Amino acid sequence: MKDSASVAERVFDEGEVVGVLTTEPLGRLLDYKAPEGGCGTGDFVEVPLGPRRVLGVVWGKGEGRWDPAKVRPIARVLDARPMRAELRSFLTRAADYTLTPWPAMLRLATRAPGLFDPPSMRKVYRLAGPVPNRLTEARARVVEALRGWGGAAVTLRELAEAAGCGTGVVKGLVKLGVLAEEEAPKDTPYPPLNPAGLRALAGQQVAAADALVQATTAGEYQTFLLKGVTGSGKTEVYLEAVAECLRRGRQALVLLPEIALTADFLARVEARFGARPGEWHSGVTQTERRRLWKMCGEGGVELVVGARSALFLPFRDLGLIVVDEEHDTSYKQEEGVLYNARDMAVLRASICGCPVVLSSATPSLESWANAEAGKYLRLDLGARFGVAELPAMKAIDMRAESLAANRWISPTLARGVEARLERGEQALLFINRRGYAPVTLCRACGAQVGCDHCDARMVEHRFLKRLVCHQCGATKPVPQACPSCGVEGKMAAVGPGVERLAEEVAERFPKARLAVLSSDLFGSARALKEQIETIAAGAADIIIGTQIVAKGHNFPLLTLVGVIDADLGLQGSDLRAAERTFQLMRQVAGRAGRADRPGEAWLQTHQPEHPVIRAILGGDEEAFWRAEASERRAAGVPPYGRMAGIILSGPDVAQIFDLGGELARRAEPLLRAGAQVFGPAPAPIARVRGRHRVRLLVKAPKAVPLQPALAEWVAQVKIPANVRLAIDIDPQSFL
DNA sequence: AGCACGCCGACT
DNA sequence: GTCGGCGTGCTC
Repeated sequence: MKDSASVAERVFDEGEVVGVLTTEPLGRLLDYKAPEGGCGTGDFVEVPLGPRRVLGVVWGKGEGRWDPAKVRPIARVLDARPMRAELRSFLTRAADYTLTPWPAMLRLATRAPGLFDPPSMRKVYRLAGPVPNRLTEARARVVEALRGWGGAAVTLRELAEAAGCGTGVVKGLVKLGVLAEEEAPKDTPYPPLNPAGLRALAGQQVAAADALVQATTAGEYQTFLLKGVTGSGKTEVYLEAVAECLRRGRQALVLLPEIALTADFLARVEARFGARPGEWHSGVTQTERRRLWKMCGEGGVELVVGARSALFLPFRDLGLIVVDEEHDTSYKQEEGVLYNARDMAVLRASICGCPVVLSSATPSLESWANAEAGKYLRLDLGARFGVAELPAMKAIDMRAESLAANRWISPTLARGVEARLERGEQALLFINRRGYAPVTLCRACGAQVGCDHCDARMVEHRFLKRLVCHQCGATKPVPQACPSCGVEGKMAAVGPGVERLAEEVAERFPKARLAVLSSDLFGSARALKEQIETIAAGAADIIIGTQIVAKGHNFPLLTLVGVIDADLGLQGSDLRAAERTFQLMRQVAGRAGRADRPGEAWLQTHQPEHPVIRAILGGDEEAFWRAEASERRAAGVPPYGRMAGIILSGPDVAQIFDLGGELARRAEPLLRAGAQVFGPAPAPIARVRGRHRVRLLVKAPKAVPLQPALAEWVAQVKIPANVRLAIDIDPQSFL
């Protein structure tokens, strides 16, 4: 591993003025005097700010724009590896791209607790004395495991786990004097991974893996788009690149869209490399986060598997980034710092000088277009690995089906499910709506029940016996009398949700064992994961699921997927609706027949002639992408044009509309750059948590340097303290 | 973001 | 009289 510490960074002597980037929302570097003993660029420091002490990083020479008499000295240099130039450069470039203040970006990179604390200690074990020739089998395994660790000290639990024995065996060896027990800093290195051995790859997998391994060896920036249907072995392919990265002693990062995937994925990594990688997501404990953060900097972790924020870890020598399911919309952070982890991964890789692999069965149009344009190298995995082709797909034309009121399963689909039940196979019914019913309305006056704090409709959750706002999470009881006209007993649940579908299934197939997979029914990712495992093992006959079943779980007994409403998501004026529906349907369809049994996917639709439905059924993806691309090109929208959304939010509607109007009137800096402004208009959800929201949209040709123009434009208007202005570069939806 | 300062209403 | 509401401004 390259040692970054040996790369000379600028060192400042005591009293010299340095520029410090703090995590406080002051949008620029602050001047401080170097402390006693000096400091260097990248040092983590604690600095006085007003009456407080805050975290910062020495960014370089001071700007000298502050009254020298007022410049205070750095309080202390923290005991952590200095931030490397690569990460500093990534943070500032990411900040400038997303128009995020630098301090907010630094906060993302320092989200580990206890950076200020002295290292806490714990007991660790290492080989100490001579190893006797004769040892019990368990004791020999402990010694063997310890040798495999490469001399590092190990905790009791980890050692016992690695050796597959109880902790008593380890203690016994301490008594014998073979092992020594000692106090060591708590943040210990992660167990070493074993990259040796090549997995059996076949067909196109071999060529794809070769390309990735070669790029990893070369250690140069290159973006790959690894495309292959579900079950085509994308994971095996990129894990070979990870293996090569580890062999070269460099660190690898695999980003996953959400926690649900991690548990499943960690098991696969463990199977391939013999130990668990470092794990980074919202469910990881504070202690573990701190350990991982530190080990990233010290090289004590070889592979990190994590959610989007893992991108901001202080890797010592990052040699490969993988973005799995790169099309997933959860890579776009929609609150606070607005960034797209997929794009930022490409940026970080280009700064690190390492390859980045975007993996997907259904790539985003952006990535598809970048591959077409030759910016990304596309690697295709065609036929499924070890299994049959994609499931046979067909549309059920709902206009020709007769359905009773409040029934959503067509007779055709019901017959298909029946046939699976008779054969002892599984059927999955997919519906992309949580709760019982999406709308509660009064049959007397027609009023719908909305959220008191947002302009969103409330969704009935019978499981909770309440109405829930999916925007802000507020709940209230289902009203007996209409809140609008006061008539009693006329409130009606309208439309299907996953709970209501479960009710219908239970009535129709009373003997079938039913499992419902909806994200809000599980308290934790682990509970969800356990449920999925028992279902995959055959504990249910009919599975009802929302979005979460589209995330790559394997159900070997599953042979029929029924999509209850394939039209959802095709409607509306959201440009990405067609793309998202296409991806979702393909993925859900990909759930069927992953093992040796052929699967089928049936889509209930009112518009079987719609281009998206036809593209899904015909399996002609390239035709779909080309059609979608030409429409976007004609409209001058991403990825063939640039867009930014501006959201103003505040307690007073008139005030934020006035501000929006003022921005629209003073669009000169944007017009000069060649961009257009639309709005102000109420945001897609015009009120969230009691705050009104107004949206403006900026559209520009691809060549326009949008960020400087936006910055100049926004700076003209003074934003009052109670109003927030957020700029969303490359927004996901342009409603 | 915090945390001060500061200038007007309802209390002991 | 003064306790405390949160508007405005400052922090290297």
